[in-house]
Amino acid sequence: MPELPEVEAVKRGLDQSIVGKRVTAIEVMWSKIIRHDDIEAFKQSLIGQVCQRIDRRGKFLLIYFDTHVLLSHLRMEGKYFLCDKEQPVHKHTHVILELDKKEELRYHDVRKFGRMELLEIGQEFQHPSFTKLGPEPTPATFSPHVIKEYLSGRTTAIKNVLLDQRMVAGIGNIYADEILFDAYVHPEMSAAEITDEEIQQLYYSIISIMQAAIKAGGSTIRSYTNMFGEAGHYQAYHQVYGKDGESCSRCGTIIEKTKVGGRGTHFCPNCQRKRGA
DNA sequence: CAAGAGGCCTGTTAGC
DNA sequence: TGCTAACAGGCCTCTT
Repeated sequence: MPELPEVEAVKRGLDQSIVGKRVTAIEVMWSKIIRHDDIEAFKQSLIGQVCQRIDRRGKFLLIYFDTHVLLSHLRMEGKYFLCDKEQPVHKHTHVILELDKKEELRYHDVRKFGRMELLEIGQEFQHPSFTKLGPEPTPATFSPHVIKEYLSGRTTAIKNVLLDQRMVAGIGNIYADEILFDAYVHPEMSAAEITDEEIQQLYYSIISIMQAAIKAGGSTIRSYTNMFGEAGHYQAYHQVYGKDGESCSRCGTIIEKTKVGGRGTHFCPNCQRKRGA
């Protein structure tokens, strides 16, 4: 399930494989992937344009063409593949961009959750997806102060805060669990209870885990691979996600699984305690 | 405004 | 074995 590190790996794959190439035709097999009512108008706006560069913001990909930018969110299982035209089309391929009449960029998405939207360049950061998006989890853009401000007045579980893209962009369910374990914070702790020391630790854990995961090419759980069919490697470093029933690497206690905000949540009941427990 | 629930999807797994 | 139900979950929309 692509979170920021996996989307960054996809971005790098697109950098290498489609920049400089011209869209010569478009095929849309599942129209709900495209967030426009008029699919024909979408196609006509994009056909003929050359890909100039790829960017990423949070979990969004921004694929820049001459006059427009294609905003792409992979959600759970979206993937891009570059193929020769002759290769058979997989049943879960929903959008095809033909490139220079010989190759195809194919968007593949088993669960059809992913979305694409075409915007005029310059409009992208006025888009509702971006106006409320929090900073990237890097030292240049993010700080403990951002966390402190965001926690103020909130009572929801700290895990829900990490998943809230308005505070910081790019964290999904896997990395939220890994960050909370790294920071010794219980996922159900109320935002209002978090101390300044815990804010510092959460900040450090967010930065370091996201950077380490990017460096490892993301995590491969079930199905994620990058454009070249390569798996990420960060799952080898997972301490709690998918480890329920196994021993904690720090203290040996059995990792538990529960639900927080409707999402599967893994934690060490000894290392991550609720206050007073 | 905050926060929770429902919907979108289908392959995999659990349970009878 | 073969069926159904639960589960996986990011984001948007609606409701409270």
